[in-house]
Amino acid sequence: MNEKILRIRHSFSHVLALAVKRLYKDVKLGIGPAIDNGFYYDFDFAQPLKEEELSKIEDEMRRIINSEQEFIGEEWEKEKARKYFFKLGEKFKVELIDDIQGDKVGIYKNGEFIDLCKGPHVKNTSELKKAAFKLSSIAGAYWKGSERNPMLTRIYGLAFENQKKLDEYIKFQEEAAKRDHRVLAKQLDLYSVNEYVGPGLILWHPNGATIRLEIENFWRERHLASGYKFVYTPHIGRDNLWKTSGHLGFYKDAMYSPMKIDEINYYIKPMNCPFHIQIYKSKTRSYRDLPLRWAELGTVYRFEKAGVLHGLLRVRGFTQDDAHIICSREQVEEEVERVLNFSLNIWDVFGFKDVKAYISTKPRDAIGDEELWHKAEKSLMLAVEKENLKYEIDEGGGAFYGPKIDLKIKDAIGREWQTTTIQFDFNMPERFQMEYSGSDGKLHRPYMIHRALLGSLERFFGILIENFAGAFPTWLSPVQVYVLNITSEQERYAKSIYDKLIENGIRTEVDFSTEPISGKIRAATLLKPPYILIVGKKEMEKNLISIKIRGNKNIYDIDLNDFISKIKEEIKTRKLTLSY
RNA sequence: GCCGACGUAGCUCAGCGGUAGAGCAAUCGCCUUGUAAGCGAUAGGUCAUCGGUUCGAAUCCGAUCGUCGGCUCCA
Repeated sequence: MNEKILRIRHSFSHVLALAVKRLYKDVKLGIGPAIDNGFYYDFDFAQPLKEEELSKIEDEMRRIINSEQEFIGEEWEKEKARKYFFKLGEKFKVELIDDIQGDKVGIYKNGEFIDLCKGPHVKNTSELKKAAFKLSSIAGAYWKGSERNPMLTRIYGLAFENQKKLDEYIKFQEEAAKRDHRVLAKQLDLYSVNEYVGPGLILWHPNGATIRLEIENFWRERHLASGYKFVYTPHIGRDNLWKTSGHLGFYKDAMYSPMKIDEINYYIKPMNCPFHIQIYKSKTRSYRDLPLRWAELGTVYRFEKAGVLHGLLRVRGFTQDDAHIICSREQVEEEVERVLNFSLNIWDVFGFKDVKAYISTKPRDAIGDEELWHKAEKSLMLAVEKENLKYEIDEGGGAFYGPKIDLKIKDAIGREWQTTTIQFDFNMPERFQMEYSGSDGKLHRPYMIHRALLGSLERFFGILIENFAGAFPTWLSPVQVYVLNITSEQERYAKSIYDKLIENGIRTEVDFSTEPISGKIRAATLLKPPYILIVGKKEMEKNLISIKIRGNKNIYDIDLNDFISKIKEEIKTRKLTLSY
């Protein structure tokens, strides 16, 4: 965000605060910063605010802007500011002042409104006249972002330099809404969630399952080629396992209630790690066995709070493309580098070229000694640099049990998604006393790296739907070819084409209905298959086909065998673009 | 979990105190068609659930469940 728009947005938030102050006498103020698409301000209302009241507030904001108020920045003695806001009963402002270091605080005035603020602002509200804004929504937001604090009412506004930019933004949002995986899932019959089954639990319909199967096949193929081995583990485990792993201590809130069998509590797994570790511990391991790379499409269940569920992106039951790499100290760097490289190769196949890394380092309340962390962090940095990835470092942002790399990928319309995570775990090897005999004849504790590349199949599927806007590359398309006959005279011919495609392993549907061809094309097109084959009298006489290619290009008089060999090649090589 | 909005046919939505509606989809006819919607008919609903107010509730009120936009959290 550049300085100019920052000033504009931040000034809007003060105008909003003043408008609300004028309209609601006993309201108290939280904070009101500029954000990526505009601004917000947090309020403590005596009465709940209704959405329909926003237009009234907008009107008042326009009046304020048109009255050409000057923004005046001042520095006050902290004590003076404290007294001023205390007298007004602005308890949140007082709290902020108390948090500020030093003995001076920034103050901005516009009209009768005085706010604690560092700025920057425009010089005069008249500068906001040519800018465009719109109050967009009301939301609850915890004071200082903590669940333990009271919830304030946040009013969000969109704000841009001019109307054109605001319109562009709104248009972009509409474009994004069209790609919404929850909407496309209905249209393309991909998956559903169902009140009977339960919120956050995904039913994969045949079309969605087809895509998942293709992803899984690809995933397995690549893992085998990268030196991984596969394991399968149960869905539930006894309480002692989760006690040792520590999950019953720090993760219990996210776990489903136990079921009692023979007086022992069994828990549904929220993670796969403890099971993989038990496989490791099933025999004595030698340094010669390392590194071990064990992967599993492990289905886990986590009790996510009701308010956070979101389509495929946040669910309660999901399948992680999980793997654990267990290696020696000497192998750490190479293993991290391998995982990162492997991950980037996978993203490439799905067409995600713009990848950014985020490295999180040791937090204050970490376990594991300094040397362990240092070695791990260094290996993460080296790997990222070797791959020439753009990266940011989140200092102290790691989990208590180890540092990590997260990858974010950019989709077709520029949105970022968090996917791959590569995490060191110093906790589990310790808790489960994992060991191997080294060449020195002594027992050593291995390093354990936990990683998920796609994240979860559910979330990844959601990202894929939005990225391709439902128009999947051929290898992933649930229906790769739609065959349409123009009149019933070509029914047998169309059937013979359908049969041949099916024999060749191409996912094909055929529509024999006697609707006009334009109607059949429309119906088929809505399902977004890469290819629609159309056969009428002319094609049948010549024993050829016509093809309508997704994106609306038509080609005529094609030999079916040529088409089949081309599409098979396209599928086999997992091409992202269509062959014609 | 918290704040706000919303739940009417498979889907998209109208109706908002006085006997449940439309379009699409489905089914059955007719039509035999040349690149994004041919015509007609039929069927489909305890208006999320439970309770209250009322002579009368899809409509007003309350609770519960679910969905959506945020907050917190997160693969």
